[in-house]
Amino acid sequence: MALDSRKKQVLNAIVDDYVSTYEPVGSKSLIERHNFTVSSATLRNEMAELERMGLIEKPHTSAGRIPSDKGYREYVDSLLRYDDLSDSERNDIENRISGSVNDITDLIRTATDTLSERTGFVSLYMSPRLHKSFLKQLKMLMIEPGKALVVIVLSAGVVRDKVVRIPNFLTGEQIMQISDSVEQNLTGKPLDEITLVTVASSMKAADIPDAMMNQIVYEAYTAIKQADSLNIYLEGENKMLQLPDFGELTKARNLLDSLSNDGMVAGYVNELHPIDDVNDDSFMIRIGQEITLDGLQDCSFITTTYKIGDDISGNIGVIGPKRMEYQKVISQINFVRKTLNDKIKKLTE
Amino acid sequence: MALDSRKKQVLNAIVDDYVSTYEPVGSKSLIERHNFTVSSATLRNEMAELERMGLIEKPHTSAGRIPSDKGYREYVDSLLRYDDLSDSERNDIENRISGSVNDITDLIRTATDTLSERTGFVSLYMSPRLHKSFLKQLKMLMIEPGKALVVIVLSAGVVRDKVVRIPNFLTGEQIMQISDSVEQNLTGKPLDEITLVTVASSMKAADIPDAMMNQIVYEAYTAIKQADSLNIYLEGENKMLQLPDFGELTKARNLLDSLSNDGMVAGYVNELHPIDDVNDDSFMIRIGQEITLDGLQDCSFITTTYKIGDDISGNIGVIGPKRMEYQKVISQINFVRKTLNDKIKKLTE
DNA sequence: GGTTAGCACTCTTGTCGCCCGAGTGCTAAC
DNA sequence: GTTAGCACTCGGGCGACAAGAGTGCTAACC
Repeated sequence: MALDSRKKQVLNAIVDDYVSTYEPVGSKSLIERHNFTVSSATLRNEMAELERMGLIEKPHTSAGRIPSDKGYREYVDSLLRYDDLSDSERNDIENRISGSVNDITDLIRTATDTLSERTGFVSLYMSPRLHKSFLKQLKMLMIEPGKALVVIVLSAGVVRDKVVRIPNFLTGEQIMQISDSVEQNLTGKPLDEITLVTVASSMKAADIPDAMMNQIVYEAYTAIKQADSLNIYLEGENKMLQLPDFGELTKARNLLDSLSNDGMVAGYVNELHPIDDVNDDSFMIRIGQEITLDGLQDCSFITTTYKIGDDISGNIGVIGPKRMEYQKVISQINFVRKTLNDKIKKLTE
Repeated sequence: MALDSRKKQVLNAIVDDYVSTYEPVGSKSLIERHNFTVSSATLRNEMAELERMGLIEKPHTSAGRIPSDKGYREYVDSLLRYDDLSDSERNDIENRISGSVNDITDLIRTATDTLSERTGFVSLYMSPRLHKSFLKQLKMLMIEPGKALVVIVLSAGVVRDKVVRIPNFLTGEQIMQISDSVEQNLTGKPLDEITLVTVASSMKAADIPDAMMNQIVYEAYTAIKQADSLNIYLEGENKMLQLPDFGELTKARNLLDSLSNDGMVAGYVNELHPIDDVNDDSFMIRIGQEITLDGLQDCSFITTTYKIGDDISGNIGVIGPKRMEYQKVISQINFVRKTLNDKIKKLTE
């Protein structure tokens, strides 16, 4: 299992060549492209060994080798992750993200778009996990008889709203009154401590029949909970069609079909980042068969975490072909994450 | 130019066959599939004539004929548009759309999704053109110093909001005061009569320095105007990859690239429906080269109008391959539109 | 004059055989 | 342990060939 340094070198060279040429790499071309001090025959022996170890494989008998998923894994694990970007790259990213300054969601989306643009792959963000954020304001506005708008302002400046149904006979006055009492009692509470019961008890002030009250409680509750629902945003799906990796129509279809199932992808990314630790800045990398999500076995997931304040985090990352320049992509994500965190900090203080 | 009835019959038969088989249709197979009372040789003569008229063409010398764009056009124009759907189809559509009952936007989106699902093509809706709708409510909520949420309720129950920047020192009280005065003065006004000037004059009540005031006026104004911006929603892009029409990768790419340019498509659809007549229930059909939108020349656009109340309308429709069952698709759109209009009516009264 | 049978012609599609080149594994020598 | 050499394998490209579908045209028919 332990790779001696030459095997490592050979593996890395194979991955590098394959990534840049998309052609199985043979012993001879390996010699030509890299300064190996040994002959192609020796490399052939090494390659046979690497194949026996399951790190590379042949598409057919008389072809060169391509990395297996395990090979990519070995390669990726041996990377120095945080390659420096050039100044111009940094500037580009920073300028791009600085462009949108209003809303925190805009900011995250812009960062994600930047990522897709710069890598040429699909990028994604997960909406921030807000269960630890606390309620700052809650207003209910009467829109018309039977309908109200619930506006929720959370810590860190996240704003959500929802149109809800209310009993027909309620007046704007009464709604305001209810809304005020809820706000007064729930402000400062983290979302995950807000339950149907706490909402109900926060409302008991008004003099409205119980049955009606229950409806309002329920609507307000769902409006609040909806603010914490998990959303994913994907950008750049079409770009993947430009890649030779998805040059076969069936593969392209497969990929786009799988990606169009937002919910599944969101669930998977969520699983990848289970620990709710805002300061965890590790990268999650899943390659090919490692991905337990139907139809994306020709891809790699690379995701990491952004944060809002001290309690709230979400994820951002890239879905690309297995055959990607991992070092570069990781560096990009890393710098985008850093820039994004900075901008969020500036925006929320 | 005038087609005698047999030529018409031949053309229709060719289109029908080509649509269902995606193969150039020859004189012999035409005889086999349809009850022509003449021989294949006669049909060959007719077909030669149709080709001379530019209605059909040959991919190459020894192949059958396929309809040209002009041929499709002739075919479509001769259709009895509103084919009845089967009861089960109607029920399916109605149930699907009845499922979403809360928000008017949800309703329209569901109708659009239904359209894509049932046709297997891309469906779209344009957000309602709201310039004739009038302001029912406008509230500004202080979120934190320097930031407010503008909530706008329009006639027909459309709700929009936007986070805006405000001068830092303004208090919640002052914001409320401003918001109330604006609301009082602008309520009942159609959006297209609201200008920077009317907003400004509606606000003069409060005692705030002019320079500050200008900022608020501007922000409120853009929030209002943004409510009227033209949006498009596309659904089912990936489904197009299942069609043989886009079986070549370059075509598939082209299509998806073009469709991903939302703004262009929105602009085009908007051009197709220039007259702001809510009761106009005509269909706009654009086929192949008729489409003046880069990269969609293998497609057909079929769009029509839905309405909200007496003044507000938007568009809904389908983008599919030229080679589609026009009669069926048009019928589907027609019934979806009808169902949607009904549901909207119920929701808004 | 419109219609039809017949026929020569065209062009695509699929298949088969062939060769070339790149790459491999193995052996024997260094 | 390394290397040169060699026989072997396999995919891709190319041309030849046959089959099949369709056409246009001509000459005969009603």
